[in-house]
Amino acid sequence: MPELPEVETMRRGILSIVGSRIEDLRPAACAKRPILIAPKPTAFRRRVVGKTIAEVGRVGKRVVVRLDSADAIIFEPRVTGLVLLAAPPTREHLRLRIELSGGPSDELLFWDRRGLGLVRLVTPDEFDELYGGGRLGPDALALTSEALKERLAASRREIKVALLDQRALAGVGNLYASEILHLAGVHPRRRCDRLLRQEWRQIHAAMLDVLNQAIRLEGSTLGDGTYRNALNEEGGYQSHHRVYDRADQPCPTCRQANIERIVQAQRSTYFCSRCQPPRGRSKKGRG
DNA sequence: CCCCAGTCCTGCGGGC
DNA sequence: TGCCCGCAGGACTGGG
Repeated sequence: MPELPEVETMRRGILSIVGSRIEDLRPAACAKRPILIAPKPTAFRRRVVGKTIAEVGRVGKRVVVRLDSADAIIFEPRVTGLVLLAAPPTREHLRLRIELSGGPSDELLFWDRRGLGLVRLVTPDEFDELYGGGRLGPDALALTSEALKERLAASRREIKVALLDQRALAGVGNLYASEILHLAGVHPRRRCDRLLRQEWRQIHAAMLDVLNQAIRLEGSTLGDGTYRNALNEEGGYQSHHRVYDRADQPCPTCRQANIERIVQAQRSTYFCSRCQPPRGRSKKGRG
């Protein structure tokens, strides 16, 4: 479930390819659904071979590899995709191999067990079409508390659901949304338009805490073991999870109530009803 | 505008 | 033991 911390870890893990030259690009034939969205493989290959990698960035939950031609290769891992410099977890789910020269690594790989991920090549204009014009909100790490409140406070949506809206802010996914709200001490069903200024501050501070700490520990590798960094190593944040996938276990903060699981917008939410009271003032999240 | 259900995909685990 | 079903999740689409 690559979210902001996992995708940022992938980005940092492949920074050494900056300056390398693309020698070849080979899509694997294994995909039931093609991973290369656009353009078609032949044109894709023609436009990248011989180009030099100028920059490795991130937009929301996607890794952006910019070329000296001004085109960019966008890797969108979605649920199980990985961007790798080392041998992937399995051979059969390797989707794309990009051969490199002139740097420390000979190849950049895209691996995806479930195959919901995407790789596309875009011009600067196409990039803007995809992510500009309000289609993607500001990065969660680059958002002030005031801006977060401004973007969501008019909404009647529940705060947990709103945090997942990539048009409001980019990078938070299902796992970290539960973690953030638990640290903030805010109930996931609280309506955005009823949150107090102080609660927005708590949510914002918790968001930065959780995301930055998760980046430091290179993301969360869950029980299925799918998520890996660029060297195919596990992340370390999963042992710091406070509520996610911990239903019926004692809350690590109060140690009195058990973690509850509810469903919001067809996604699991985990929370502690003692540390995250459903109405009125919530406690300052600490722990 | 907002919300929800359905879709894509595969692997795993629960239940019978 | 073995099979089937349901679930997991990011982004998008279509309908209310």
